[in-house]
Amino acid sequence: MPDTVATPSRRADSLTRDTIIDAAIVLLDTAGEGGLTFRALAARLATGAGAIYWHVADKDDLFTAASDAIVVRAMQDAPPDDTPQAGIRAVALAMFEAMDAHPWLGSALSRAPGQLPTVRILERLGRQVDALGVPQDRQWMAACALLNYLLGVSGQNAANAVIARERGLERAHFLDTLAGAWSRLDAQAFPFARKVAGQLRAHDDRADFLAGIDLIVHGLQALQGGR
Amino acid sequence: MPDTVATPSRRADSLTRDTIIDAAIVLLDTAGEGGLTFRALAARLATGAGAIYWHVADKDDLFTAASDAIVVRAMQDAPPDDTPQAGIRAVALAMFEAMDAHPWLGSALSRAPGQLPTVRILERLGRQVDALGVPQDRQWMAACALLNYLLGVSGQNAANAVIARERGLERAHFLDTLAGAWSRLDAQAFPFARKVAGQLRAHDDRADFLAGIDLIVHGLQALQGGR
DNA sequence: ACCTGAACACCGTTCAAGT
DNA sequence: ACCTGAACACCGTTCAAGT
Repeated sequence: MPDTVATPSRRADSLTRDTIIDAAIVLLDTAGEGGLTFRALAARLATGAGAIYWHVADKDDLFTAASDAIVVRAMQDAPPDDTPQAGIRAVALAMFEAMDAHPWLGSALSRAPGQLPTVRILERLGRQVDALGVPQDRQWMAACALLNYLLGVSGQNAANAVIARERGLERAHFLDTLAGAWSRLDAQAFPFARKVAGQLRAHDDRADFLAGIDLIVHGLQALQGGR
Repeated sequence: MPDTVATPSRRADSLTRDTIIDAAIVLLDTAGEGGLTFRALAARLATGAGAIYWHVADKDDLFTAASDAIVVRAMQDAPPDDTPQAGIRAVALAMFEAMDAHPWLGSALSRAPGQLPTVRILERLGRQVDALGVPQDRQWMAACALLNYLLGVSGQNAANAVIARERGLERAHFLDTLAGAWSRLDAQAFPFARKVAGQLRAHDDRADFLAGIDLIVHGLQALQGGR
C-alpha cells in the first residue's frame, strides 16, 4: 500500500458555532475569565479575529453560549428524580460540580439572568418543587429561592477559586490567609467573624452547600398542600 | 465689610481616598459598571489618571472600597435587632434596597469574597443566627446560607436592572419580553418555565426575596438547641 | 509627598477587501 | 457565504518628570 492517506481526514471543518464555543470553554478553563479574548480565540482556531463574529453576535453571546453548553451537560448528569428532595439535591449538586470545574460559570450565569442557561436550571428545580406539593401560587417563589441560593453559593466559591488562581495560591492557603485576616479583625465590631474564622478555614464547601439546600427544602415542605 | 472672602473656603482638598471613592460611586450609579474608568474618574476629579493610583491600589481596590462604603451605610440603616427573625429580615432588606439603588453592588460583592464588605453582612447575620439558638457548630453554615441566598438574589435582580438599562428598556418592559420568550419555549422541554412565565411578569422582587429569607429562617428554627 | 500626562500593552468590534 | 486582518476607539497601569 502506498502511503497516500487513505481517508483524506479533511480538516475541512470550516468554522462552526460549536467549534468556537468549545474553544471558548477550553480557553476559559485554562486561562480564566480574562483569558477569553477574540484574539486568543482566533489564534487557537487558526483564523482571524473578525471571522468569529460571523457565528457569534458578540462576547456576551459567546459567554452565555459557553455557559449553556456546560449547563446542558450538568443537567444530563443529574440523575432523574427519585424523590423530589433527592431530585433537588441532584440538580444542585450537579451545578455545584459544574461551577467547581468551571469557575467562570458563576459569573457568566449571573450576567445573563432569565436566559436559557438559568431557565434550564429553574425548569428542573420547578418540577421538583411541584412534585414536592408546593401550592401553585408559591412555586415561582420556591424555585427562584432555590436557584438564587444555588447561584449565590457557587458565585462565591467560584470567586474564591478565581482569586486564589490569580494570586497563584492553593485554595486552602488562600482560605488560610483569609481566616487569619478575620481573626485579626476588631473584637468589638466583629465577634462573630472572629468566632467562625476557624470554620472558614476548615469548612467543606460541598457539605455546607447541601446543608443550605436542605434548609430551604425543609422550609418548602412546610408549605405543602396548605394555603 | 470688604468683599474679601472671610474664610477663604479653600478648595484645597488635595485628592483623598474618600473623595475618590465617592466620585467612583457617583460614576457607577450614573453610568453603570462600565462607566467606572480611571480616565472618567480623573476628569470628574479634575486630575490626572495616574494620580488616583497614589490613593488606590488598582481598580479592584476601588471597586470593593466603593462597595464597602455602601454596605456600611446599609448596615447602619438596618434597625437594631428586635427578634432575631426580624433582625435577619432587616439586614436582608437593607441589602436588598442597597443593591436596588446601586445595581453594580451585587457583582462587586461577589467579586470580593471574604473581604470587608461581605464580612460586615455576615457579622450581622451571624449574630442573629446565634440569637436564634442555632447550635455553635452550625452557625457558620447557617450564616453563610443566608448570605449566599442574599447575594444570589440581589445579583440576579441587579443583572436584570443592568441589562434593562443597557437596552434602554423599563424594567417592567424587559421582564415582559422575557416572559414572552419563556412562554414560547418548547412545551415538552419547558413545561414549568412556561407555566410560571406569567408570574415572572407579575412578581414582586422584594416580597419573593423576603419569602425566601423566611424559608431559610424557618429551616434554621428547626435546628434550635438540638444536637 | 503628591500630582501630571504621555506611553505601553492590551481590549471588543467593525469593515473594506478578499475567496 | 464565509473569512482576513488592519483600523478605530477604547481600556488599566506605569513611570519619568514635575511641584
